[in-house]
Amino acid sequence: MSVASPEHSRLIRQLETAGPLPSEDRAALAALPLRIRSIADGRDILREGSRPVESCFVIDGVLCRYKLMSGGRRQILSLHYTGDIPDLQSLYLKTMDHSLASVTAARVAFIPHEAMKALIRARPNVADALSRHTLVDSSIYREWIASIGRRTSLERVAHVICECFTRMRSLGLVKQIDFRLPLSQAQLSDATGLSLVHVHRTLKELRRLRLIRTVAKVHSILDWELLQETADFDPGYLHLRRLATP
Amino acid sequence: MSVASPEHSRLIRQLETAGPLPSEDRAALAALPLRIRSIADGRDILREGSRPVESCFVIDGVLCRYKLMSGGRRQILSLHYTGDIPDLQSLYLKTMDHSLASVTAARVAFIPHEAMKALIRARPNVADALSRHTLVDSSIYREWIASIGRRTSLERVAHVICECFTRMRSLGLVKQIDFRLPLSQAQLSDATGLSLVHVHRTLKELRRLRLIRTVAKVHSILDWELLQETADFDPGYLHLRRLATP
DNA sequence: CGACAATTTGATCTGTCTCAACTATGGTGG
DNA sequence: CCACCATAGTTGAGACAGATCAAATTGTCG
Repeated sequence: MSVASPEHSRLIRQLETAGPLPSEDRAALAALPLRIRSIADGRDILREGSRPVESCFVIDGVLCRYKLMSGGRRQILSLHYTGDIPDLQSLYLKTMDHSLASVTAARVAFIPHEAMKALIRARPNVADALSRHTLVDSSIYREWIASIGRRTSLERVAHVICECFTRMRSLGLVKQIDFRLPLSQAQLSDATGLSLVHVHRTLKELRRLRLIRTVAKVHSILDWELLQETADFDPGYLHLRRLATP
Repeated sequence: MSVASPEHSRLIRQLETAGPLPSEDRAALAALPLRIRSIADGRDILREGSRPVESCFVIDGVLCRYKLMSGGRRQILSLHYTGDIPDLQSLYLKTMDHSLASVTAARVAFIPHEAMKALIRARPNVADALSRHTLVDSSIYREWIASIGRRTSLERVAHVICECFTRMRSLGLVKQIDFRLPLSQAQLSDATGLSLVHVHRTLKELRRLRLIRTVAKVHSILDWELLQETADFDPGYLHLRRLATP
């Protein structure tokens, strides 16, 4: 009986979102060779156009996918927390169509594509769990498209806060009391498709409405029910197994 | 040696985007039980909240995923053409977090989840091809997020036209001459996150710029190079094998 | 302390939305 | 066969959400 390292455990926990895996599958995951890297905040991990030979998952911290567009415009495409596998796609699509970067300081584990492929062939349950993970990722993309396409700035900013809080809480990373939004206003603007200035004003409005409170850049949620309502937030799209109540 | 039906062929062709499959895999696909349905335009196929027991793929016509939001707002999340498998996700995520509908009149083939699961377990190459397909789907979501988040209305509308044309052309469904955009202005507005009125004005502007021409609702592309430039369109994100030149 | 990054604020501008018609177009039933 | 109706497209006027520009303030870290 091998015991999984703390790093492997983050991955295993992620893949068990839909239900526990048999011990042989857990053992196979625990045996995965990892290259672990610590990364400062705001650093690129993979660039658009590159051709990675490893996949990675998040041990600690927050990552984001983003695209750089003509005229220096930038759009954040997704946020990734402990256990997420943000570039599984490089296994099947050789060239990166976007970049991957750290939002906060982070630790990331890299797994050679060969090892991932072998695992997928050998362990169908793990393959299923990876498929499920990819599909939840897609579901979050859909919600972001809807959010950016049709929600007002107030709803959009509130929605990102709700999503971030819900995901971090489901990982046991926050209590409601001390929730710290890991995004700067500039990052929030790139995630919501708004201008930096307008994000600031929107946060101010959320404060005025007594939905959030901000002390020294640490945002706390003052009224979780009303914040969700304001954001038009329904956590169904996250497909979380257990939705802990705060 | 069994010969695949025309319907099965659409699926097989899709899964061979990245390269041909061994004949045993093709045979397994050709043996898949299909329930085929003809659907008029603008009909719902699956609704948010439902729990499908089949997956489906497009034989002919165009489908879309969409979400209905508070206040009657609607956002189209993706478009699907011949060979696409728009609800593979229902295999792994029980409850639909969005709806699926026809954009044009369409024919759709339904495959029981059981048959899909058995196929994935039995045929690793097919499983890989399905994974790849799902990941291309994700890649398109990313481009839409970037488009809706950061592009101007002119770029956005032009971008949808470019994407639609490129995808239909790669399927051999159009020649440049007679390209007919399969979306009404209302659908275009739901896909781009713009208002109907503004989409109309944007199309007018594209016409004024001599990028497209519209005769009896049929849009032709007048200047493909300049249209792509205007749209900030780079087809890389579609991960198409062969990019036919018009 | 100095310097750089992040936040804050004010003023102004504009892209896009909303509202409210009107006009083709095509299909349907009397 | 035509009158009618629904659907899709067209147009104008005015309002407003959010962008842009410019500058000040605060925080942070070597």
